[in-house]
Amino acid sequence: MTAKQNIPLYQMVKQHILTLIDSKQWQEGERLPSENELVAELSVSRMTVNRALRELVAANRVERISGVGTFVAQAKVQSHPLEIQNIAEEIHARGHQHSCKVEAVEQIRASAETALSFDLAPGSRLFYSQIVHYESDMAIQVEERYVLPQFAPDYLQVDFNQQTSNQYLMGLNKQLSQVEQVVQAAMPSKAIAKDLQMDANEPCLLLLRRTWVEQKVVTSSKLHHPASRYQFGSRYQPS
Amino acid sequence: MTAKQNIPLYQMVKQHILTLIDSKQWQEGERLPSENELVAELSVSRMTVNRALRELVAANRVERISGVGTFVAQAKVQSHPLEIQNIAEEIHARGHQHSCKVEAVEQIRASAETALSFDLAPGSRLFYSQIVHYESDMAIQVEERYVLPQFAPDYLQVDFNQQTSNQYLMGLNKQLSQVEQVVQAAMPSKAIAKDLQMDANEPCLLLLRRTWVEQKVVTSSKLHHPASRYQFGSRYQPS
DNA sequence: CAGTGGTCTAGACCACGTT
DNA sequence: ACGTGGTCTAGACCACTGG
Repeated sequence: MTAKQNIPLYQMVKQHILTLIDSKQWQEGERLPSENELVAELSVSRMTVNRALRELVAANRVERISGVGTFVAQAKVQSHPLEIQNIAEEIHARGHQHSCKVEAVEQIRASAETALSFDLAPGSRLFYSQIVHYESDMAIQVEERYVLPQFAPDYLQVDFNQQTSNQYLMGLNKQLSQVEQVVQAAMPSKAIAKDLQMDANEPCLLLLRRTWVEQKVVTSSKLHHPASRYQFGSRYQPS
Repeated sequence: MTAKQNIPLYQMVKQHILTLIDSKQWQEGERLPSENELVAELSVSRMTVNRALRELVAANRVERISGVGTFVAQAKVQSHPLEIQNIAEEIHARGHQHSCKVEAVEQIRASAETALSFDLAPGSRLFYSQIVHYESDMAIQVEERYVLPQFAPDYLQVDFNQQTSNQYLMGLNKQLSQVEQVVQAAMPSKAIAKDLQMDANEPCLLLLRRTWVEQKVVTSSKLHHPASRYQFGSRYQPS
């Protein structure tokens, strides 16, 4: 475990273990090496191995039993209900036509609120896009997205009529360390209400999503949906 | 920080900090003492303080900026729809007091809409309960629930001040075959707005949940939350 | 520059389950 | 008795921020 960049050691330990699990070299339910064995094998301290394993427990990839050992967790029971991929696919899956209108793609300076969500200083440079999505000519989502420039340097040159911003960002194939999703209800601003052709007194359903690489927030988006035309749903079989 | 039971030190550090946040002695956005200050103050090692603070970040209670400091996070009640079993536990987990007011527990005849959601004939007999839940005296949820009588014959006799309706229904230990959850935004009716002490023009965040046994819908609930005091959220590590 | 958080180490003691 | 994970310490070096 000596190949070092700026990546923390415990991250590398996690990656190492995940690689072995994902490649099936360590099967479901199988016992992992003990902390002390990993210490010897990877030449790191036990605290570092311990942290890596604790985070893998939190991520539901391994289970630990005190006095017994560490085991590969059962594969995903249920995918996250709010695992919204990209709006275009979703619309096509319903057999409808997707189209969109790009209202802005530009470099901006972070407002106080935006800066806070990125843990950056106000005034920092960010990329910003605002796109309205239509399902068979009915406005269904306004997508506001902020992107850290070093995460996607060519963001401003992308043609978002060819692919959605989400598709483009996923295509970069960077390893996200964390995803946060929040669902809220709120009254729309006048501009949003107009974009979505909403009735007066109709609320919005909001999905706020942030993604991290390492310790840094790399994207932050706010998806506005008209309450009368959109909802989040899931249906599944409980275990 | 010497009062020890079998409780880990980092847990006590977390509790200590949460107590000060919840009692408003440390306000939202306010800066916490640095790690070194906490080390001196609580007589524990820095690794222990660090672990406590890292877990508070994961729990969304504080935010940290490297080179700057640690700050009390904005408080917004938040939960993950899939994980919610009962509202009382959720509130207790946040260290707050749960109370409720039972507004109705009765047998009713299904309206056209309710009948549809159960796939029954309009006018069928169903049990119905309406309960307002409070988090530290702040109204946070109106729970409307319809129950198929043969699923829970004694539903009308349960004391919902003793246990949540959800707790009671789970306690029946029937094997659910399916669960459906839908999230919507909507303006509240006047009655709901009054129960939740909501401002005019404030929308509701709705969670609709239906459960099945075999091929039959056995419960259908509608949970109303004030948009300004409640949101659904999740933060996780993608693997 | 001094202060902050982020990480890492090499020890240590403990409670627990298995042998 | 032994190995396991769970916790804790007292140091240390680093990158970053602020004045």
